[in-house]
Amino acid sequence: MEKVTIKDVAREAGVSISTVSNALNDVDVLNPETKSHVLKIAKQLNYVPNLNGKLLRNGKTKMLGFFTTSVAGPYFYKLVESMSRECDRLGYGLNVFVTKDKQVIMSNILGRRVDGVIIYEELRIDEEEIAAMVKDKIKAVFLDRPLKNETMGSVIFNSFESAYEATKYLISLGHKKIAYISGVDEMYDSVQRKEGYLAALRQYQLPTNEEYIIQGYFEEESTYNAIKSLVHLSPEKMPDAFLAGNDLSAIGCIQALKSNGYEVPLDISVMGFDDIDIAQYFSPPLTTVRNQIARQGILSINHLVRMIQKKEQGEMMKLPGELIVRGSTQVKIDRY
Amino acid sequence: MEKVTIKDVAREAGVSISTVSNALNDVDVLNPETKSHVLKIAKQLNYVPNLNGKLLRNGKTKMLGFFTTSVAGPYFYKLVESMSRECDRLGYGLNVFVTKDKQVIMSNILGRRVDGVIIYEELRIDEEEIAAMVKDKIKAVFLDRPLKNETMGSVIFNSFESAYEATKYLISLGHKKIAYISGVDEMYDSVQRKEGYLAALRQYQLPTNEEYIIQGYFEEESTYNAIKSLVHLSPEKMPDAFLAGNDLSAIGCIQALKSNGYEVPLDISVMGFDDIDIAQYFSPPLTTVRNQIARQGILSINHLVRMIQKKEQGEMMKLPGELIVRGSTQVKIDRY
DNA sequence: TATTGTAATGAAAACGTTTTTATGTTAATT
DNA sequence: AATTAACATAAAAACGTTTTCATTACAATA
Repeated sequence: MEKVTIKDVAREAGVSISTVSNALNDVDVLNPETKSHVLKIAKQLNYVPNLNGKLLRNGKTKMLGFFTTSVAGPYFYKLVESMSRECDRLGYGLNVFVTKDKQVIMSNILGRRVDGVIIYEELRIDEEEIAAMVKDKIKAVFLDRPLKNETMGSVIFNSFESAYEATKYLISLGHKKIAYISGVDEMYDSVQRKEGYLAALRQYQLPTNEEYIIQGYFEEESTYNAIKSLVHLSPEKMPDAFLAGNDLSAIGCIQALKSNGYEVPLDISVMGFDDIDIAQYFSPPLTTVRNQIARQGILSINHLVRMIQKKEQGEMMKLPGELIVRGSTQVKIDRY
Repeated sequence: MEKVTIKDVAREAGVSISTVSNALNDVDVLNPETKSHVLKIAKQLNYVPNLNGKLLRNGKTKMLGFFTTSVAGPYFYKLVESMSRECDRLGYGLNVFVTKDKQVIMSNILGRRVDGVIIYEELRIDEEEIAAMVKDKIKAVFLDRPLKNETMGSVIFNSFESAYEATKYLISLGHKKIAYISGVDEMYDSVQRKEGYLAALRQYQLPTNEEYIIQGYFEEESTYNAIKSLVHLSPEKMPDAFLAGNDLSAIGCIQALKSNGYEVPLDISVMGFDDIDIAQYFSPPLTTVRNQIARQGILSINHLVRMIQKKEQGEMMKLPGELIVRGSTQVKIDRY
């Protein structure tokens, strides 16, 4: 019972290979009796078509590739899960490649192992490579990187707007000295958030202050250290609110403040970004902006499949954030 | 520049297809000059071999499949990440299938889309199916399900021992009325943990009490409700320590206790299982048992690849847990 | 010089499908 | 009765590789 092929089924059923193929693929040119007979035999022999043969023949793999530098962390598992489910629903398989090696991507794409790809921003495919991919008509959707052309689209978060709204919220609480804890300057999202923050300050005629833009690198520890070195400011210069580039940063910030005798949110409000699982359990529970990660996953797969099947053009989609108010922010109290 | 095949390279280089193939695959029967010429042309044309052709020909896909019901939660992302990296290192791709449909698995395995599979316990492949897979010489590694035969191995956690040690630790703190919050009775891990707990009680001649085994279903909310209905016990019957089947259960338990005026760990110690990310941020930070998830991922891939390449037999590997002491447990204080 | 050996390359088969085209029956039309 | 239509099935080509086997050219040997 090594491996049973379509040939075996044909022989056993006493028909030709093409008849078996037609029976299995529901091409209705067959006598119903023949068809059901073939199907019965196929089941009897436990026949399962060899995908490589199938795919070689019709050039499609029914596989999508997801290329990313990591799948660690709450962002990714929500993303992977939603993409995976959507693939399932649409009859595709999802191939997850965790790699920093762009070569891997290219050989997989060009080797036709996948029909299309989702690429996470951090891989930083450069313009030249993108042009080459377009020329080869490779279908791709980029996450967290704005892009749109013949064969490629993107699904990104409206980080500018989200940061703008978050800052506006802090201002509405009465805060005036609002600091921003920045992420990684090479990442689109990070930059957008900073811009949104600055725009809100300008809008409400609050001064923007270089000292109030702190490098936190999206990490708890870096932020902790950065805030620690800030804490020596004289009280009147100390920010009364922090907008962190992500939740981990917010956590690091709060811990640094706590360890220096500040109470959050009593003395200082702190906001995060992302609404990771930890956010609601942290003490105080984090006020944050939630991104629709699952939606990003679903939309990206959907868009990719539409490009593949319906030859649609690439589009750029922006998803709005959602303000989640919890316990790490409160109305500004003047303690004089 | 549609798709360039080996034929195009051959034509362009003025040699035969087989020569191109030999050049590309480093079969050294060729005149070095021919070889380098062919290689140059191939690069020039941007040739990338079509994997389907390749794989159809030699029957291997260099792909492993991971089949699971979910990738959500901290357990899975650690697992997927470690597996993915290990695959990368060994020159395999990892195909993640999130599905409850066993049919999907079978057709992918039997359709030779993957060379071997990692299967997460929850899919509950039954004995009969396993026998069929063995007969077809399908290489598989099961996670969290003990198994070992010709072509299949498993990597599991030593949950019995872990629970035994955890319980022993609670006993060492002076607790005598220790309750266990059980998970899902159909899962191997869950059962093992309960058995370990019971074994420790017996070992130290503490009574085992049916009332002290609570159904928490590995969920925060279920546990919360279960504990709520327990809380009416008279003080002398109330447990002085809880061992929860996982961290989420521990969190639900603590929240239920808190909301009824108990202080953790002052009045009651609570332990979890798994050491999820939230554990260290929760208040109080959770004492728990950490499983070596990444190690499980790496070992499983390794074992699978060895079975595929070296025709090794299946093995069963057990990974020990690690006690992480934090703030949700303390020495028993008698308040009389 | 005629034979054999060696090195390099090419031709063709095979992997397992799907699909196009051909073939053979039987029924319907003239 | 002779042609055509319709239907059912079979044969063969194609997808892009790798690999086995055959061919060629030339050098080495007898």
